[in-house]
Amino acid sequence: MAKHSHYQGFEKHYVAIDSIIFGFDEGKLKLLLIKRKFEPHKDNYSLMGGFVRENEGIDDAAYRILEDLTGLKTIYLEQLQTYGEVKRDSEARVISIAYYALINIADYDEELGQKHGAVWFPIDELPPLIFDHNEMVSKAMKRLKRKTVIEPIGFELLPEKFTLPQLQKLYEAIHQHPLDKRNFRKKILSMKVLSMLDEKDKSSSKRGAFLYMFDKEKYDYLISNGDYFELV
Amino acid sequence: MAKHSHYQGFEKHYVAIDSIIFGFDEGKLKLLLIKRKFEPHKDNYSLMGGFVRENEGIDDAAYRILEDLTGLKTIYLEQLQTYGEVKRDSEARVISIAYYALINIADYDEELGQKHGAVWFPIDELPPLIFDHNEMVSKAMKRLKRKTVIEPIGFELLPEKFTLPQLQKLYEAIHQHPLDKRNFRKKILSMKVLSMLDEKDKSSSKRGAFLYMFDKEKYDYLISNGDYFELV
DNA sequence: TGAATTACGTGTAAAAATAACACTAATATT
DNA sequence: AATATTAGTGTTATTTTTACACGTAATTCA
Repeated sequence: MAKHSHYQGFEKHYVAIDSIIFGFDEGKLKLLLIKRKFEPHKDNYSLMGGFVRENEGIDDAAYRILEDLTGLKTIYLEQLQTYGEVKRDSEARVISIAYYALINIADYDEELGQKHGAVWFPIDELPPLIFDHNEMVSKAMKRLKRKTVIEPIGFELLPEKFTLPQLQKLYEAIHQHPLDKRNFRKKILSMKVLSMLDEKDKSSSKRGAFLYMFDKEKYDYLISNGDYFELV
Repeated sequence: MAKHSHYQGFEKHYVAIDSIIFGFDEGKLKLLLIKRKFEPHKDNYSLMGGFVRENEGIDDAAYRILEDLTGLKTIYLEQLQTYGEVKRDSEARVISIAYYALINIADYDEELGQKHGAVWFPIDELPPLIFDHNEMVSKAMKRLKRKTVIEPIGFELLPEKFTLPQLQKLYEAIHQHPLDKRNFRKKILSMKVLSMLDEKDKSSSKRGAFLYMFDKEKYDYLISNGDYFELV
């Protein structure tokens, strides 16, 4: 029971985290889903989730749960929205805080994932998910689309070094429509947060494409100067 | 204790709602704050809040709490963000879901508010608030600014019938900088969601300004046609 | 070895959106 | 009748966005 009178008489609740985990592979935007090994809804797919513990902040809980599944400690992770309909979980009253994560599939711990029954699904071939998880996914997609328009985000889905054609394919996958090559380059380079390496990637063409890196310092500098990238 | 084995062993938490309540009055954007009548932080100001009950969805809880304070049942209310640092509340571990509301000050129940110690503060003259409430407010401001750029939102802060000069003052208060009258009118009218009445408001000029109403049907129609106002 | 293939990289012009800007109109007050 | 006050209106310049086509580099295959 609560030590403090002001809080007495109020009910407590299970609070869970559910994570929408985005990856990018084979030119497709993908989600990491879990095949449930227990009832209810055994063998159906769900988002990766877990409960918030007593001495754990909600962001910490989200990172912990993500690391359990992917082995990754440093990940782009952002809170999305909280879902709290009384009957949203058929078993008990659970309030769930949804987060979305962007990870580089190459860094993901395949073995660890398999232990949890994790499978990557292309975003346009998702199975039905339990509870309100499909709703969460669709909200996460909207958020990702919007953010990538205003902010140079999404590099987290690619390897550290990437080519502009790769980056363009990523943006096309996120927005689900093709972009003009020249306009895309112009715009992304005008943001001045990419630095070109004198190194080429030849895996997808004979000529090879120059590799770039996201320049976090420059980005932080521009942010701190205020005149850039306001958001949420 | 939980009836279902899958949930056992996990801790439950207090879950609260905190509301950032916006109003617009005397050409200024304002917030409704509460002077606390109990410890801790007695006599300091805070957002209006309350706990989520066992058989109550979180949106329902937010509406209930708002009605308690303002007497208003139909209000623009939207979830903002959940705050869950372990020590954010100095008394106990409380996870708080922040909502923001837009209300028409004229409809607000003054007497009910006073019973709760509620006071309107201009947004640029806020007192320090308890816990992380200032952070919540600043997030709500950013959200409101962004939303009003893309969506024709904010009419909830005005009376049902309003003039374009009034609406412009509201937008200027939200964005905290002046707007060009002609450009503002052009843009807002081009959205085609306002209908002009053949009635004038003469309270602020001799000539009088035409009254307009937000045309929800037209708005919903445009939304349903897809080609408008994508968001979040 | 040179011809063919394949994806990479580049500039300009048209169209659309945004920003800047100043006067007349209506009416109450004196 | 003159004055004072806020409402209402159009055009031009600037910026941003969109549309669009060909030469280049390097490999592979005759």
